[in-house]
Amino acid sequence: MTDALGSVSLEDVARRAGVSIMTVSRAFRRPDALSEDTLEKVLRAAEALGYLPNQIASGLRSKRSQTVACVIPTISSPVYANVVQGIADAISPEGYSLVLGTSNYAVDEERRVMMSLLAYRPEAVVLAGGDHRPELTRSLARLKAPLVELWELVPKPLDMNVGFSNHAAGAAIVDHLIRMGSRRIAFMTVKVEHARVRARRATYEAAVTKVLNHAPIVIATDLSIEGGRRGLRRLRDRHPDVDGLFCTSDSIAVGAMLKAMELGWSVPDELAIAGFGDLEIGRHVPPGMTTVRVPEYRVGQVAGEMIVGRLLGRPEGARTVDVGFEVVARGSSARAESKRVRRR
Amino acid sequence: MTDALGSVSLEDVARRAGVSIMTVSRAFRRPDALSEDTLEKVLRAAEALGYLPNQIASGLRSKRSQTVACVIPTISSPVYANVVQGIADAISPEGYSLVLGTSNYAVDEERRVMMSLLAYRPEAVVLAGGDHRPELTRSLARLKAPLVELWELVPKPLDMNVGFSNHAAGAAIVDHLIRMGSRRIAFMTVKVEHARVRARRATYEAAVTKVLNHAPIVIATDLSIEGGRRGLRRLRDRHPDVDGLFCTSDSIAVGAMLKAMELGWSVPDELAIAGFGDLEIGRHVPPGMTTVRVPEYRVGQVAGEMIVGRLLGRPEGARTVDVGFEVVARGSSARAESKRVRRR
DNA sequence: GTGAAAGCGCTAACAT
DNA sequence: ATGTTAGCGCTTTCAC
Repeated sequence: MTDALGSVSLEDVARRAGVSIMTVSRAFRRPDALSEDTLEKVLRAAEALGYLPNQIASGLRSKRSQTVACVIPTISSPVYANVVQGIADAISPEGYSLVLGTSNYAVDEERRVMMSLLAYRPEAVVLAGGDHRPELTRSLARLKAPLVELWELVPKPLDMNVGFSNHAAGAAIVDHLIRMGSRRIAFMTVKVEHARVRARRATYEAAVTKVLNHAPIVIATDLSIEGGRRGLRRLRDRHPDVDGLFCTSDSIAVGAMLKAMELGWSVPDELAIAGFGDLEIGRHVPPGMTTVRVPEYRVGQVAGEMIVGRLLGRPEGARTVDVGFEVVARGSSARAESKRVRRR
Repeated sequence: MTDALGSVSLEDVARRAGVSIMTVSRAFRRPDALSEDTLEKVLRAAEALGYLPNQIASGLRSKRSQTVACVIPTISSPVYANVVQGIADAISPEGYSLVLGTSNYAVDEERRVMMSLLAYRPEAVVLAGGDHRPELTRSLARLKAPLVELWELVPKPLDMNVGFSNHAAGAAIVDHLIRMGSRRIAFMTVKVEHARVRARRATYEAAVTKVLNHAPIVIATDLSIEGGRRGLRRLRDRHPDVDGLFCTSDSIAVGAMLKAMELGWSVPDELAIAGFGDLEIGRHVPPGMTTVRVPEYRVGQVAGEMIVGRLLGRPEGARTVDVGFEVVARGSSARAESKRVRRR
């Protein structure tokens, strides 16, 4: 009978085609190893019965699950959404499917979720960042599957690593603001900082301390436009003397720009602003928002390619890939005479 | 040896604990069926060996893969990202994992991707919308797994259905614009319309034709802020006499509002604007954007609950759930004297 | 080019 | 409360 989809097995097809089940198995995996006649017979029978290969049985016997497990902080962020799309597009042509989990930026949750995905015996594993629970790291080390840590470049990768340097990006932005005339720069960040954000902040602190000779000015707020607005309000109240602002996310920066406009704090003449992430809206908030662009999709794509390369035994390239980033200079940080005049 | 993670089997644990493999199996699945002593022994042995259950073997034998397959148009849209999060959060407490695929809004791709996911024998299936390839529908029908079509309410669900009515939402917005004084309303949409958008458009066309007595005015553009700007430019050129605009997406609506401002087309006094989706930025574009809010996360959550309920054999509730929507009225459609004056 | 036998790691069904 | 037997659907290995 051919009632439930899953009930048609190789054996059913074999019987109908009048061949052994091995022949049917080969018909799907190495069709050129069969005579044309047999192949056609088998394919016809499979078609007629609505045969669908059972990857579970195949995976058990061959120990090849054809899956890649990936745990990211959240799917509700364009950043990771694009990264995931990149991975999926790179591995799916080779027949691999992506099994996804989210950690909500918590290393404990990351461990929990990844451990449960490991029960499906993925052939490769993808993680975000370089901050993981030691128990997880140990399990991952025992499993000899290819492993990619992505998004940021980490000091000591467990295996492969793709991303960009948050330190370099932070330094580039602060440097840009200084070159555009800022002499007192604040940093607006999220309340709970993860490793990525901490790196940008550390670089900011080092730069302002050493180059501009002023103590770091850090405002923590919520990761949203509204958060940016509230943050700017506080900045205006407490540090009306700053003339530059680096926000750790574009959402926050957009809110800051809108609020500055409302308060009559002129951007970029009195306050230069830069964000991070290149959301589309940044281009459209007058006078255009300066930001850092990271090739998100490319990060995922490279990760996928590295994995597939390793799995298919292709000669190995670099284990660490720096995809770089780009400072996109727009109106919000344009060189302003007034700032320089005030300071000198 | 305990080298590769996957190499530790029930048998290894059983040997070490001095029990049969069935006892080890039970220790994980029905711990209360064992004596405390045995349970402890087994758990200790498993811990020592770093045992990790093999869901592939378990799935093959028990025919329960503990996975739910889901194919959505794209992950790069906050809408589906939130929906997916809702599904995942609802099924994961019951031990189910989500296997995800994307169709890029193409029914052919949807079929291809879902077919390949079916090889993993998911216990339930989630699809977006009600528009699918007949071949897929047939395969899905043979498989007796619970199936949810989500996001929009469809006329003839294959099985279960969660979402909202695009017709009702479209009607509500047009009605709102009319009540706020608009008498000539245009519709701005994406170039390639899928079923959801077509429903909103059809409702718009019916409403303006019957209630306002004017021919539909439809502008197609790209799904982006920039697309909205270009669309509004065209609208201004070709139909300067409209006094209301319904955009099929918030991105587009934001672009339209910004461009209107630039052109000196006053919102809402001369032109009322409404979007769809309730992106955060809409709240912050002066004078605030009217939009439709759909409980995205809730859609996914309900879908997940329906699936889990069916899988666990819980008494069945409704097969179709309308989560509704909400017209969020903001400044962009506030009642404007000038419009009414001009028209009367 | 094709087939037979064995077994992947687990659980259902039946003992005891 | 615990063990034994059989077998899920496929692929590996070896034979012809």
